[in-house]
Amino acid sequence: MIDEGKWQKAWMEARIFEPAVIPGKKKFMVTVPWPYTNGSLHVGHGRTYTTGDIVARYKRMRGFNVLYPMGFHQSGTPIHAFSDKIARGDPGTVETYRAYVSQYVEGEKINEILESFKKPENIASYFSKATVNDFTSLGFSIDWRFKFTSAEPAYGDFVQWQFRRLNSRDYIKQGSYPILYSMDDENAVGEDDIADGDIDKVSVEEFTAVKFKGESYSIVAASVRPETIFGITNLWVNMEAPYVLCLMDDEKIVVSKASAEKLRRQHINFSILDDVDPKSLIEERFKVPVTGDEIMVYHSSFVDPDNGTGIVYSVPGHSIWDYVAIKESGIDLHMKKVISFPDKQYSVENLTNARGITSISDTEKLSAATQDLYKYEFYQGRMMDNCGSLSGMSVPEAREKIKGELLESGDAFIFYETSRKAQTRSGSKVIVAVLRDQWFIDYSNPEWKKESHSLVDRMLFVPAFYKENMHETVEWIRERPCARRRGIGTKLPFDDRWVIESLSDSTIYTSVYPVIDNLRKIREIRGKIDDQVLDFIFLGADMPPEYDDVRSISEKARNDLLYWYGCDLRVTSIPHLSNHLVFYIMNHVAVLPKRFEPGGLMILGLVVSRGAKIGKSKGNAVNLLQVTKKYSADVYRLYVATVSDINSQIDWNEEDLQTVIRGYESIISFLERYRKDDSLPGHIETWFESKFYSTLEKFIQDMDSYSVRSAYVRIIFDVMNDLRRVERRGGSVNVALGLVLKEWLISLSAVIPHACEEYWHRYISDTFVSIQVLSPGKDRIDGILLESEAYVDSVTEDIREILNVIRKKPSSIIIETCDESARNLMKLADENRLSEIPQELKRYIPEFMKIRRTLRIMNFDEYTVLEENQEFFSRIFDCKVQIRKGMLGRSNKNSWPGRPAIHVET
RNA sequence: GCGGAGGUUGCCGAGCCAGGUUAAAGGCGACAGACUCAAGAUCUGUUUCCGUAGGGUUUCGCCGGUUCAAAUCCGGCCCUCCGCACCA
Repeated sequence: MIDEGKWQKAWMEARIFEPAVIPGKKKFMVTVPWPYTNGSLHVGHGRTYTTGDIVARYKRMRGFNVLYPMGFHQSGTPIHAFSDKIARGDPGTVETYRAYVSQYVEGEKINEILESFKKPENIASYFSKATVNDFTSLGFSIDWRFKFTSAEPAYGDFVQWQFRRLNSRDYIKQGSYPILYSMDDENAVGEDDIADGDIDKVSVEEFTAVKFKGESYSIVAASVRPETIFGITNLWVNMEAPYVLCLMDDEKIVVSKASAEKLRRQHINFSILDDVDPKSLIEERFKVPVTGDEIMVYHSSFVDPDNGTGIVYSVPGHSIWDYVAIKESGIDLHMKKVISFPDKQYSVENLTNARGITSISDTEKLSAATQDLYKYEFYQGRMMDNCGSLSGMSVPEAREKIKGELLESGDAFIFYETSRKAQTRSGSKVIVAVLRDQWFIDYSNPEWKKESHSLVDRMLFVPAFYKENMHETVEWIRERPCARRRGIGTKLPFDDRWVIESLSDSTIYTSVYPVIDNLRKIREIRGKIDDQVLDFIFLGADMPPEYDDVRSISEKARNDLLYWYGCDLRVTSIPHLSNHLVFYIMNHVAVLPKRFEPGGLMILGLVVSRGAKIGKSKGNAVNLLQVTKKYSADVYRLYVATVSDINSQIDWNEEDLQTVIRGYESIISFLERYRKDDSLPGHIETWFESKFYSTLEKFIQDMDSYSVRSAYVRIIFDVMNDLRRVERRGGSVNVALGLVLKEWLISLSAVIPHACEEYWHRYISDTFVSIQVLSPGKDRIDGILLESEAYVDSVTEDIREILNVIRKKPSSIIIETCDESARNLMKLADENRLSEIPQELKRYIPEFMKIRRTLRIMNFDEYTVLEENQEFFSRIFDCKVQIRKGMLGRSNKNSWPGRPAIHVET
């Protein structure tokens, strides 16, 4: 067992991962997303960080000056939310955190720490420290000198500077915006706050709320299908439910009481005046906008007062609910059809019959049928001639048009509803509220998009198809709310009631790594970091004389930044694509000069566990530190590197892990058994050397294009198989391994650094393998040697196949190589000079043509090679083996180039 | 629906961009053998079907096309997965 901790300590003490700025030396900066510090990490998280470390270590062995920095994300609301829950004593949360903490401490100490978690900043700082420990245990080659968090003041100054820059380019906007909102808490809610919010997502839906004018007030029905307004026959209310009269912008309207509570939070001038007796609604007539039809109101129990406005306008021609409700209550009404479509199966009548729907209580069937009908009409439907200005339009067109017209004329307003009924985890109802003064970053600016596209074109994407994907994302992105009313983070510089939202504050933070220590010093001297200083460091602007007290520090920062930044590779995962990564790209374009632009993105696939998405609630979140402790860091790293391609999903499971462990043990066993042996290498050892360097060449090619898996499968498993071949061929593994051991250890060290360090020190030298540079050794590849081994293989296979067919044990085998005349015949045939073949050989042409494609003239003497391997053949086939020079026509089997005749005697 | 990825031999998973050397890498599983008192581990071989001579045969979601030649190129269809926003 390798003492991994020993090497981690040794690396730390020797400070080998803390590179100096060396002007002229090519550098490589690799980053991964900084972890959010609300808990300990599971095996899923580890993939990205480990891959980042493998890249960092690989680039080091290729001679780059490598910077792999790390920080911690602390801003946002989840840490707050968890802290609140712990303070409230929420059993689930307390249990989760007890489990986290008990990995690091024992006994009474756990309770003490849990107690401290009632303050959010303690959670953040505790898990920042814990994660440093986890990462160290994984053998990551992180330069911890540049660690910082998104909540610290020096970084906050930078974020504010960044926002002022964005604002100066007019990319910051303010406006109204619908958000999910807790009624009891009177506060915005995120996915984490909603019960089952991670499993069943809640989104905001936009309804068109249409006003139907009556005598003294309007009645409001909200619909997602405003184009059906021409087919309205009546209105529905639920007599069991409470309705209220409200005042909205000096206009009296009636909606359900539940709905009024929502509207109150969506409109400024809105107040509830009085209760309304549903009976009075039924007695009155209302006017449909646009058509001017007078319609009646009826009762139906299917109307949900807590959905929409609690009033439904009825379009029986195109709505199954309405159709069934009318039939069931026996109301005598004329159905109006306003949308035509080709397949009559989709008429409400046929759908209702076909699905056996008889009553409005068949809610499941009704919902399913409704969904099918809406979808079908939306894509296939056209507005009929009775639809005024909408006539002849497709449904989507008509919908947009009528919605615009109704809003314009004041006959309708937008009403927001949640996509499903939802509650917060503490049980408060979740509705949609409209924030009036929400701050946005406006990513829709066409110039900005254009520059961003061009940056995307310049960047490297691994896998490549994500480049196309990123172009799409840049096109698609619009305004993004960038501030919230609560949470940890930096205050918005132009409105300090707002905290910058946690993804918006972390878009170009990677540029801060190289300078964070100097930013802290500047802040210490001046109390804050002014824009003039940041302009100097990040933009190269002149700095006024009043900043002379920090000039030399700022110059140092500027120099470090110029050397290290842009980030050559950022390793992340798929979920970041449509948020963090597009912000990362666009904010670089907007804020920083071109010389600091990012070089590339490596986007990893998801990690699932035992076939399911990893989730706390699913109980399949395997803790990363536990895995490291139970198996070893090297085993986990090997798992990440070899179990799956970077773009494919990894399924964490015990079976695959066992395979990886066996692979790891094989490597260790080869390295453990090794004893230095300087004997002169024989044929097979020389072959091995040649094969190794050819493998190493492919390894480098693969790694340079970030095909980590195939690179390491090669350099591990191919090399081990070749070593076994050396053994099988009677060669010396020690001699063979000795020829390549240095380069093998260096190349392996990116994935299993601890083991490599151990054997490097044992067999090679007391330097660190982790910072050695690889020597490819093209001159050590002997192509002919490789070819001749492959030839021996193919002869072996042929013999084996024959033996398989005859199913008898051979008493002797004779292998006959071809003669000059066979070679000659082949040469002439290859050059299309068949007619020049000597007369006496012509009778062999048919046989030759038949097997021609399996033949090849070798670059070596077949006889000599076979002769050298005579003993080997004899051993594996356990019989006498003779090598002879054959002659065309001498026996019933002919020898051809690359395909000696094989005679088996039993 | 929009955008992206994909459907390969018992399973997982390469190959497909640059068509032929592909019955199709590698791993797992299964079977046989070696080692062992035994089990495990390890090693060797087999793993579409047929075959007493290195051969033949049928296969890469479905249908069709291009080509001397297609898992690979083109068209259509069916199916699966991921993202679609204010959430880290």
